[in-house]
Amino acid sequence: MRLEDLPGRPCSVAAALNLIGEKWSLLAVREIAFGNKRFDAIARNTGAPRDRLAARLRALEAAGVITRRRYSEHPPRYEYELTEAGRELRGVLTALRAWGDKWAIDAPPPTAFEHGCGHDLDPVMTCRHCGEEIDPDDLRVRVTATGWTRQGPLPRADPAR
Amino acid sequence: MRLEDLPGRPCSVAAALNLIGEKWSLLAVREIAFGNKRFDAIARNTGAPRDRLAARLRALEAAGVITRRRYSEHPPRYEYELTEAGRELRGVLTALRAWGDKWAIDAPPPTAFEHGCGHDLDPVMTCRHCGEEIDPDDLRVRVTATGWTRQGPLPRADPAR
DNA sequence: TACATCGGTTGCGAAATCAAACTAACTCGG
DNA sequence: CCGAGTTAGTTTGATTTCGCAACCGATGTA
Repeated sequence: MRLEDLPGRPCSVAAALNLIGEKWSLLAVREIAFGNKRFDAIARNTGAPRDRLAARLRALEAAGVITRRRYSEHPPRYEYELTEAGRELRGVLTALRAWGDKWAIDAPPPTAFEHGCGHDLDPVMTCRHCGEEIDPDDLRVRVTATGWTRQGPLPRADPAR
Repeated sequence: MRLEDLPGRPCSVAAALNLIGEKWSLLAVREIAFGNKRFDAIARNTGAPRDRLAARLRALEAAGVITRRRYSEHPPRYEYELTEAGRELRGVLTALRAWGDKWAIDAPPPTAFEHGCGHDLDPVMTCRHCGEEIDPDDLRVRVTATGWTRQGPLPRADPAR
C-alpha cells in the first residue's frame, strides 16, 4: 500500500483498514484463526452472505492475509489458512475482543481463553522496552509527515469533565 | 448490544465491529485522539466525505464512544471528545497501527510515538497475570456458547508449509 | 433414485457511499 | 457596508456495495 494513495493523513491505521476494514473481513480471519478453514463453516459462523464472503476471501488472499489451498480436485475444494500476516492479526482481534467484552456487550464475555500460564487471558499492552503497561496518555508523537500533526504530547483525559 | 442480535457466532469482536466497524469510524476516533476535536479537522485529516463523517460521528456518540459538546451558540458549533470507552479504543488503534506498520505499508512507519520511558513505542501484548508476551498459539478456548466452538487448543501455525 | 455437501456464482433490488454543491450563521479585514 | 473566509453540516444525483435467494456442478451417501 502506498500511503500517498490514501485520503487524509498518511497513516498505517488507514492502510491497515484498507486491507481488512471491510465488513466481514475480520470476522472471516477470526474464524480461520479458530481453525475453521472451509467456506461453509466460515459463512455459518460469521453470518456473512456467501457472495460477500467469497469476495472478502479473495481480497484477503490478495492482501496476503490468508492463503487458499485446494484439497480436492473434482470437485475443486479449498481451504483457507492464515499467513504470517494473518496470524499476527490475531493480536488485533485480541485487542478488539477485550474492548468489546468491556464496552460492546452487556453480558459476560461469551468466549474466554486460557493462557499457557494457566490463567484466563487478560491482555495488557506493554512497552517492549521498559515492560511497563502503556498508558496512551503517556505518549508523544515523535514523527509524522510534516503538516499533519504537530509534534508533542497527545491530549490527555480532561479530569474537569 | 445483545449478542443474540448478531448473526453468526456470539462474539465480542462482532459486537465491537458493530459499533466501530463501519468505514471511517476508527479514523474519526484516531483524529479525536490526536486532539482534533472539530468537524472540519476530522474531515480533512481522515478524507471522509462530510455526510458520511456526520453520520459516523452521530453513531459513535450513540455508541458511547465520543461526546459532542457545544462550544458556541449562534451558530451552534460542536467539538468532539473521547469518552472512557473511546479512550480505551486507543489500544485497538495501537494494535492496528503496529500491524499496519509491518504488513500494510512498504515505507517506514509514518508516525512514531515516544513512550514515557524515553524510547520509541514498540507495543507488545502481554498476559496481565504472568507478564509474559502472549503467543496466540499458546491459547486454549476456555468458554464459548455451546455449539459454536469445540473446547480446546487453537490450531497452531503449521511449520510444514 | 433421491438427497445432502461443498464452494461457490448469478441476478436483482435495497442500501450505503461518493464528490461536489449548497446552506446558514457567523467573523474578519478593509 | 462589502466581500471573503470559517464552520458544521445537508442536499443532490450518480456510483458502488450489500444482502438475499436461487441456482449450479461434481461428488458422496442412503
